[in-house]
Amino acid sequence: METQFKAIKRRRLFQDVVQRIQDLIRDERLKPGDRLPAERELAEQLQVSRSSLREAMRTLELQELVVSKPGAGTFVRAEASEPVNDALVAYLSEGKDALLDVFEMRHILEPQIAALAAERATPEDTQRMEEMLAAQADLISRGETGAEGDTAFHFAMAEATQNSALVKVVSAVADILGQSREQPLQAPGRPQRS
Amino acid sequence: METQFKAIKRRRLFQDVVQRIQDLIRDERLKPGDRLPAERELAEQLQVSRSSLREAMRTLELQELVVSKPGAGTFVRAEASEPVNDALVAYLSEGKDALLDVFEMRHILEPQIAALAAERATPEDTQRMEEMLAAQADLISRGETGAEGDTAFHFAMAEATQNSALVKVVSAVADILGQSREQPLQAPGRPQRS
DNA sequence: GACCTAAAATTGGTCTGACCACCTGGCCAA
DNA sequence: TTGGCCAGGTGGTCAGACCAATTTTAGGTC
Repeated sequence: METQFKAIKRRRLFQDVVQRIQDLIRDERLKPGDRLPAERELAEQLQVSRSSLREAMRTLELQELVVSKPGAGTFVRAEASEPVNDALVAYLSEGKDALLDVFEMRHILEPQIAALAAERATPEDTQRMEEMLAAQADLISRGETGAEGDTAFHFAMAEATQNSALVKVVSAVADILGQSREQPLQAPGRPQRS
Repeated sequence: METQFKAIKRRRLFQDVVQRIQDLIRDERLKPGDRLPAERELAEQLQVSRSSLREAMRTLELQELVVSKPGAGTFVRAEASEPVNDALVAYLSEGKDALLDVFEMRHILEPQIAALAAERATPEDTQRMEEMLAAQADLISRGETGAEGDTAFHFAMAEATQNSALVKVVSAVADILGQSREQPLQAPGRPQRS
């Protein structure tokens, strides 16, 4: 009765394999289009059975990280950094009033992000944002909507917070709103604010 | 000669199995909490090998439709939450300090969501949240961490805002933080706050 | 009968080895 | 050069086995 029951981490083997390969892809040691070693070979390299390796492959395939082709091999999918973002975008976009909701979420995040950014921004961040604002003002004075610049500015602010989660969400929000801008006309008079 | 000579659809066995079980769950012939037949039995019923069945199970599990427990069985999951949520969770979880960043994001969202929720909550929402708080306080007074309740409360608040985007993000954040809680021990003294 | 404990049965997790269908590339004959 | 053929590699599937966790059952005690 010494060790506290230890936080039993019920981890299945294939999950480790998934992690391992995910990391390889994320670290770009495996690039899009690359062919993975054959299942038999990879299984031996990782010291697991082919069964476990295949269950891992199903997972990776469902995550759209790889694709298996009978007789040919398993390949890293042709998309690296932003694919998941697409999923996020799609996810946040679905449903009724999604666009309004996303807009509202941005509205909620905006001031908080600004506060965090002000606190953490490096001099470079600050300068970059100031430049963007200036360019922005210039554009708007000429009658442009300044939508792209606005989006970029928000993104820059998010980056200045040095919070990866915020960057991801803001990036998705920006995509969604940017996308929507290309469709319907925007009511005039909205620029000039942020 | 532009005929597309058919786009051959290569269908793997386990995909049929996935489809089959998905349908059963969708048609409510399998309800949340139900236990699926044992793998060996189900494999025979469907006339496939256990390997194929298990690859199907991994897929269903990744879609959060079922959950397998060693020695016990495989069960239909309650609330077939959006599969895409998984992608969001994975996306927000990746990277260095992701956990801290996610935690911080929640911290940022929290007050704003509370404000919005207070503004829009229906009487039912309010009552539900009050009940949760009471139950929560009760638990904490007994020495529980109250982590699950806390998460549930945040989720309820997000729902009260009637903003689908916020619900999705909060849900993902809750998943990530909840997941992380299962790993390391939590330092005592942290409950009692929110 | 209620209750506790230990053996037995059940179940998911993993491994091994095999066979099939398909794709690729090289060889060879027309 | 062209087309067909064949061997080797690869993913897809199968069958059977063992392990570890869990549930169920059977005894035995009070």
